[in-house]
Amino acid sequence: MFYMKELPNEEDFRPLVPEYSSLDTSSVMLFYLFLQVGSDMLTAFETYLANHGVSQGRFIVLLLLLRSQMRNNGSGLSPSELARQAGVTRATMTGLMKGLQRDELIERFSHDGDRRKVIVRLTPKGKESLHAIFPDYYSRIADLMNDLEDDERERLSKLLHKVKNKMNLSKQALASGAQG
Amino acid sequence: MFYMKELPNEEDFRPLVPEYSSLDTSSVMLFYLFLQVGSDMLTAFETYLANHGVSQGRFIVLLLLLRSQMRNNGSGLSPSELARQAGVTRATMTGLMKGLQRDELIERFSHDGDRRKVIVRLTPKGKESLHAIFPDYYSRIADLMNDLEDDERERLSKLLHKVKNKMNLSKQALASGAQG
DNA sequence: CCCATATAATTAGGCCCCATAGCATTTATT
DNA sequence: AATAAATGCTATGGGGCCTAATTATATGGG
Repeated sequence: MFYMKELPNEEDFRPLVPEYSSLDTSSVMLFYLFLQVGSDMLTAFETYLANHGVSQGRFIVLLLLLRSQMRNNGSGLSPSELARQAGVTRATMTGLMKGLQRDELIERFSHDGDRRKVIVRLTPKGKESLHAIFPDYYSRIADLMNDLEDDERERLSKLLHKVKNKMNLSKQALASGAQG
Repeated sequence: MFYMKELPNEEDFRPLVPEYSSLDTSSVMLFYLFLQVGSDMLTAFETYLANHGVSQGRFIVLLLLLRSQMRNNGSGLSPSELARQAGVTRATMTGLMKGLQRDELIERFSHDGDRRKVIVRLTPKGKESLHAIFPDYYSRIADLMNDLEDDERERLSKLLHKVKNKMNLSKQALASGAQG
C-alpha cells in the first residue's frame, strides 16, 4: 500500500526542479495527496472489514455476487466472470473462492449446459454476512462524505472522472515498458 | 487491491435504499469512484515501477532516504524512523531493507552514539536508480494531471484535504470494532 | 468423425507486502 | 541497581497476486 506519512512539500522538490524538466511540482504533490487519501481510506475500510471477518477481496466477491443475484434473480456468476469483474486472474479467484466456500459464504454448482463451467452463488450465510455489514458500512461511508456539500460532491465526482478518463486513455502507455 | 471493473450504479442500490436508512447512494458511489481511480493509479504506477525493478514499498523507502539526505546533508535515517515515516512496522522495514541491501541500493551503518541504532543510506547505485526513474516518472504524473486546469487542481486539492481531515478525525472510529 | 484450438477451473509454486510475537541488546528512568 | 523503554531482528503466518502446467470440456474445420 502506498503510504508516506509526511507528504513531500514544495521545498523537497525545489532542488530537483532545475534537474528535471518534466517535473511539475503541483502535479506531483496532487498525485501524492490523492494516493495518500485513497490509501488511508482503503486501509481504514480494510481494517473495518477485517473486524467483520472478511478481507477486501472477499467483500468484493460477495458484493459482485449479490449484485448479480439482484439483477438476474439469483442466477449467479462463473469464476471466470467474477475474475474479470474483479480485475484478477482466474487462479486468484479460485483461491478466493476456496476460502469463501470453506467459510460457507458461497456455493459452487456445476453449469447445466457447459460442464466446464461452475456457477457461484451466495449462501444464506453469505447473504447474511453482507447484510450484517451493510448498515454500519454505509453509515461510515456517509459519515466520511458528510462534510461535502452536494455541489462539492458533484465537483469531486467530475474531477475524478476526468482523471479516470485520462488514465484509461494513457493506461497502456503508463503501465508499459521502462522506457516512456 | 480494491477493484471493481464496473462500478455499481444507481439501480443497483435502489432495492437496498428502503432497507438501509444509513445508505446514502451518492456517498457510496463517490466513495467507490474514488477508490477505483486511486487503485487504478496505484496499480499503473506499481506496474511502471516494477518495470524499473522496484516495488512501491521499495520506492518509498528510497524516496524517504533521498529526501532525508537532501534535507540533512546525507545523514541518513534509522530503520525505526523509516518505518514510522512509511507507516509500517519495524519488522516490515527490516524485511524491505534486507532486499534493498541485497540489491545494493542501500547501506546500513551502525550509529556512533547509540549502539542500538542503525543508519541507513542510499548507495550511489540507489541514488542512480532513483535518478534513472525520475524523468519518466515525473513526466507520466504531469501527463496524468495535464487535463486539469490550475483552478481544477486547486479545487481537487481542497476537496482531498477535506476528506483527509474528515478521515483523520474519525480514523479511530472508522477502523475500530465491528460494532459502529 | 477427428483433431486442433480455445475455454474453464484448478493446482503448484513463488513473490511481495504486512502483521504479531518474541528476543537480545542497549539506553533511559527512577 | 532495577525496571522500563527503545531498537533491530527473526520466526511465523496470512492475504493477495502472479505464471505455468494440468485436466476437462467445447467447438469448428477438414
